[in-house]
Amino acid sequence: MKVKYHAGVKRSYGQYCAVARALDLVGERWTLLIVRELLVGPRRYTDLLEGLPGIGTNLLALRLRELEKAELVQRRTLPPPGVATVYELTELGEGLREPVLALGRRGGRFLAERRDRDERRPAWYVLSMEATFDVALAAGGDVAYELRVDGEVFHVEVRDGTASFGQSSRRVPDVILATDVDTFVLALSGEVRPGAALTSGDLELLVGEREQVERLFRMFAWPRAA
Amino acid sequence: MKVKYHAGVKRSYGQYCAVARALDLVGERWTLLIVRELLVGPRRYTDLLEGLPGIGTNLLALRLRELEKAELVQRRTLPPPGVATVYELTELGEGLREPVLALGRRGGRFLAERRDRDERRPAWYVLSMEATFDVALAAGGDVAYELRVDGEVFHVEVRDGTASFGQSSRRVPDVILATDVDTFVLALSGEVRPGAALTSGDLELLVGEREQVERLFRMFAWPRAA
DNA sequence: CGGAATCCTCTTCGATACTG
DNA sequence: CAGTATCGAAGAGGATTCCG
Repeated sequence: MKVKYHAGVKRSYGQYCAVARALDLVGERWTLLIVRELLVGPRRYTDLLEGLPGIGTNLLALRLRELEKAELVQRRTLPPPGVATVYELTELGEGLREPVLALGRRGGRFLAERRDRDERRPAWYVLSMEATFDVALAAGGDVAYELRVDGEVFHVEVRDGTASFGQSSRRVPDVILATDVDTFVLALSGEVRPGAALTSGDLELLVGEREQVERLFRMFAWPRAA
Repeated sequence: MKVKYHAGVKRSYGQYCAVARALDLVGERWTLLIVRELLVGPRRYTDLLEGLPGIGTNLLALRLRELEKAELVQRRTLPPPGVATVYELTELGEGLREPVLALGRRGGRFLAERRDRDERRPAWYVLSMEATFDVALAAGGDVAYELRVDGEVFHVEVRDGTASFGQSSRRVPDVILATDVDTFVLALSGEVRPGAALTSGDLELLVGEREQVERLFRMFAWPRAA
């Protein structure tokens, strides 16, 4: 006698193990990538669709419901003006930052293989900066950066040997940098030197010194494959 | 028209993002749990089946092939006596240790909810010890432990503020401890005090001092939920 | 236009049976 | 012991439609 799976009974590994339990919640297809998007900041439904090329709208809706039920994500209605519903991580969901960054640190080893069809989104590389931040190179600095990549704006503050990231910022930036996603990737991966990109115009320095830009890309450089 | 399962190009998220790339390789169902098993030590095919209750044998075989192709896992044929093929992590696969442990650290929050049907395996909790190791409590110590849990043997060496784990060891243990998986879990989670378990006989101290046992379970205690 | 629900097809999973 | 083969069930992907 087969028991029919009715909607709502979630599949589980059925193991009393912390790793398996975590994967029960976030191990399904797309789920950790949704979390990745939300680690950069709150997002509207259509922002998520945009940031997750290939996901079906039905699947996104389903995953968001599951994440809400697991209390990893909550939806919030922004007050007017600009009324909108956004999804954001709960405190519990924030706890996934370290695992996701750790996964990204390893995954970087596989980015050497470029594939032409691959999508790129500025936010992914801002998150990579968080993963590859090199504390040793940040010592003594105190700089607020504003990055404008393909029109999207991000703020990075390096201070007291720590880096903080966000899309809004109270602080007036010391450095404002504008570029496109291609140049951004090449500068982080070390394939293009920031100085050269500034000269060619691929990187535009609106506020600040060239030297601060070079320092930025040194602090957040992707580790070179061996 | 039916096509054998070679023809299918592997599904990919198609994103030039380190997290997505990592999930292309290890994001499918069961894959990270296979890695979890191998993080404790090399395993034979049937060991893996045993340690992954619920996996289908076809799926295990398929996943191992994928992991081999991705060069995260390799198979090795042990020399006689005891001829057998084992699977083990490559150096690249070893790189998944941090992400898996990080996931487990978070997943621990969800273990408060006990479910009766959940399987338990000693190795999972030895891996949890690696995830929850508290450096501050290990300072100054130099102790080699042998843990025998439901007949499986593990070695833990705490030295110079670091802990190393394995199933074989060159060093003669200072402490030998035997128990069953239930007691092991309860002692790690803090629900049973090691002293009480020693008294009741659930925990057997074959070599060493009671005080070393209490120290062990303090160093590797699961963080208490808030 | 944002935020989904529905329908349909295709792929993957899970369980069992079978083999060198 | 170490896997293949098979097949029904569940999940994913895509297009379309619906609602406020």
